[in-house]
Amino acid sequence: MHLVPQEREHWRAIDEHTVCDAIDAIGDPERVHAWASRFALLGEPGRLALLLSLHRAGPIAVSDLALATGIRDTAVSQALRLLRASGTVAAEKDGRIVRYRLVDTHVSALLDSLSAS
Amino acid sequence: MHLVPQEREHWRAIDEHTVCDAIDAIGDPERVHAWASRFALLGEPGRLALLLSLHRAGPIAVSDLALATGIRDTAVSQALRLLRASGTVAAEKDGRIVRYRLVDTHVSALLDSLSAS
DNA sequence: CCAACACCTGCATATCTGTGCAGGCTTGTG
DNA sequence: CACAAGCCTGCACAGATATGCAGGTGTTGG
Repeated sequence: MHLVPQEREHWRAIDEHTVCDAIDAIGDPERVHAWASRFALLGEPGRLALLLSLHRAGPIAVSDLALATGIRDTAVSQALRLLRASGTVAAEKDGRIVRYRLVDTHVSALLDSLSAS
Repeated sequence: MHLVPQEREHWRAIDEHTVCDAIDAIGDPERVHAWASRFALLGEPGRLALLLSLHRAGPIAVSDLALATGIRDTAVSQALRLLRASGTVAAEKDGRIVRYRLVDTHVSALLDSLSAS
């Protein structure tokens, strides 16, 4: 689609039409990167378990997450730090307890995909 | 209130009910691991671009994938090896050309989530 | 047969990332 | 006040991984 003449010379495509479709499918590289980051967060079993817990069990304390997942509390903290930095979860402090909740609607929707299977 | 044996002592949950919900949400650890693997495959910008291309541009040759994504052909091959090993894509040989296509329906469904945003 | 092409592989490397440990901070409790 | 609970951080280390390079296989065309 967005072909510049110059580039087309380097282009020795086997099926030019297919390549154009592929380029269209990729679209904005920034968007791809953003989604890749999201998927990467879900791409580790421990974090995925944490997110599933957060998704269903509403606001939940850090130590309870550690209990439910079997992950050590320091590892949970590290994971939550990532999720916080990426805007996936939010923290609410209540005394010495900190409860986390899921705030990224895209991630929430992805987690719903798991319920089916 | 009588004390329940040992187990309950390890269970120092802040909100026991929430913990049970969280455990239910996690469900089968194997299933979590399987999905985490899937998400991990989508969690790298290059592979995500490849998968988006495969998703929309049907069966497509390796060199065309390299063209569309801007990734060197050897890197594309390496990525496709992973995707092949995980059963995400399949290869069809046609002379000296090998065309790949997306075969994992779960991944396909996930990629549709990208079209919306 | 030879050369170009499409693709794959092994290896070495640099980078990333998850984890455990030790310790610190804040808040509630005796 | 002293202590414990809940949570967080920095650091060091091990494991995973993406990438480039060099070279290999198999196919097509002259």
